[in-house]
Amino acid sequence: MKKSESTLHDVARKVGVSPRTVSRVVNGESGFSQATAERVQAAIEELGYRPNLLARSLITKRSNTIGLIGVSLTDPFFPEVAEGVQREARELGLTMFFATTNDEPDRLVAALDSMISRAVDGVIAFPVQADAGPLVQAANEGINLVIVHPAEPLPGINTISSDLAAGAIRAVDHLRSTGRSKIAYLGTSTRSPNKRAAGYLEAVGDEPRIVTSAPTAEGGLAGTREILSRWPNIDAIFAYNDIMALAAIQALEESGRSVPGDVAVVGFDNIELSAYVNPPLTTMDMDHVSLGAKSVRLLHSLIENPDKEPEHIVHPVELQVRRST
Amino acid sequence: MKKSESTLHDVARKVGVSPRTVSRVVNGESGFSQATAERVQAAIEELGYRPNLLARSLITKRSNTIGLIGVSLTDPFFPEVAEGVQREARELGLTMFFATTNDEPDRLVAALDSMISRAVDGVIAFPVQADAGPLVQAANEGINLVIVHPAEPLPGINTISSDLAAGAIRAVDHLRSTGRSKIAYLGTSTRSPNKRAAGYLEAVGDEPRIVTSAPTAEGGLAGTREILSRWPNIDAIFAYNDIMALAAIQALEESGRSVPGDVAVVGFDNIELSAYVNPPLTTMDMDHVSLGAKSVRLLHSLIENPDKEPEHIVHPVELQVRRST
DNA sequence: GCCGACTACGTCAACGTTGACGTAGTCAGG
DNA sequence: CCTGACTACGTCAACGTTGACGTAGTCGGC
Repeated sequence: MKKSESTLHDVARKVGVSPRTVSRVVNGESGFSQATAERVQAAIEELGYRPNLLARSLITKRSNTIGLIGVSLTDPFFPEVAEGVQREARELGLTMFFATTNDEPDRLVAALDSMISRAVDGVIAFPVQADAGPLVQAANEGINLVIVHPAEPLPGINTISSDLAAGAIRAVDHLRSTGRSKIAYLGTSTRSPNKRAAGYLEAVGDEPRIVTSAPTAEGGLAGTREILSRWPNIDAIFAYNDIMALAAIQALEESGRSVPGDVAVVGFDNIELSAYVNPPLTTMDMDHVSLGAKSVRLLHSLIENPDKEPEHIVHPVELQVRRST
Repeated sequence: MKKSESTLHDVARKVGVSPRTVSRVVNGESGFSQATAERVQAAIEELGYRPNLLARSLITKRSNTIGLIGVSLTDPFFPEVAEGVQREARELGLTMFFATTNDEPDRLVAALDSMISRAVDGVIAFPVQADAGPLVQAANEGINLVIVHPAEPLPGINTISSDLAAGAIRAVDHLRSTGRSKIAYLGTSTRSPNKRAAGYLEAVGDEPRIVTSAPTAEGGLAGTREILSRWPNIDAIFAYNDIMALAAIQALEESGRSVPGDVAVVGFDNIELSAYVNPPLTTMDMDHVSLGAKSVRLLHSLIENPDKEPEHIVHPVELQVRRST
């Protein structure tokens, strides 16, 4: 029962003009009378005509499409970034392709290939652990690319990074200002330079107390237990992310310590639920939604002006004080 | 420095064959010798040729593209569904368009139009509160469509629904089996028939205790306070979703009640964090990732066989017992 | 009453593919 | 040695648009 798709030709035939004239009306160009415009519009309504954007893109070399590549939507903060990307893309009239890689290099390459072959105007990527090589190569071949949170500096590529070191310093300073002095860092080991750890080290000054483990809830539980066995009298934990911080609170209470009575906890990310757990978590807010929106605006400016010099935007991180400190 | 995209013609010229032969090699058709295939492959590598999928789709009428339309990625469980959709789509060789609507009818229509104009092979939608009218109309025009969690039954449309009533009954039975008898339902008011409430009513038998409020953390706090003021001696709360359940725990502890000591709490959704809050939340697991995967498989079967009778798949809901009960 | 500018169209080719169909050459079988 | 089947290609048109360019008609000014 499929209504066969109608084309410019069908509309043109119905109205009695050439397809080119219908095209002009559809695209709001000039060169037609008010009267024909109205007849064309009526025919469009009646036939349920929709422009075929594939055909249009084939000739205009613009698809008004962008691609977003991330690791996984089961990560706690990527959905917020993606939502920001989606909202801003919509504002700019861009439709979005989406792919996740699970940090597998093959999937990154496949996703990128698929999007390029579909003539995206640009790509936003979060490669995280995976090798950014294919992305850099694509950018060198002329693909408009923005990398969010690159693992290492990429001078020739447009990037957006959150100011993690400043955030870590702010977090430690906050713990200090509430009278804590024995502050541990519940971190995670990465190949790349860890800016949170660097900020912690800079701010904590005296002897550092660092434990690393996986950036997951399980990792947070294990890491916290290790912290407690090595330094039983700490009075604060600064965690790599909110998930680990929430796990830390759980481990602390299991060990008979109260939060924030005995030990204060600060997270990093400000995922939505951090406001509603017990106690609500003090954390560093990265405003992921606007981070996503900002990356689309950067990509858009790149699309409009491809020869622009690469930018390296730093996105601020703000302290969100709640009851865990 | 953009390497100009090379086409079948470029490869063909380089090898000294016709574009049609290159096309045959690229698509793994028959009708070429091993020797030419190798020369073509070499030329493809050297030129960095990528097929232009827009041109291909324009003539084959297949884009190997699907669209996913949801409300918002800041909803707690939609990201998991989207991840499931993405993973299964990848397995089936489908690339995904993505859009969110924030429950605004205009945005639903715009997203759908954009995808159809880009020749998607099919669409998966979560309209939630918004009017499903435009979706139904698209389906009637021949767009392959799967609606996940439709607000009301749609006989002519392919749908996947979670078995919410059975889940609610299971939740109440579980509370009963742990010795609770005064069980309140912290619900939310919807225009559409609420299957969770229906299940609760069926299972609870005696006098129901129902309060409705917004399906958010704020709503959960307010609703729980109302429950406590109306029935101070309840011993269990069954919540509409995990967010409300977590808020309920918070409100209960603020009121001096312990969970699960004084009041047991059961949620609905099993969002990831429910396992890591304190106490970990007993909840109904909908396995959103596989729900998403299942919807892609249904859509795919529809694409392969568009004249198939509509299916109405019911996705099971399972009890996940943790420490809040 | 001729020129130039302007309006409102139309024509044609091209974007990069693939479907339909044609064909030269080879090879086995009778 | 002719026929028919098969292999390995090539040719042409079409998918639905838009860019480039052409043109008939109108109208104002001198």
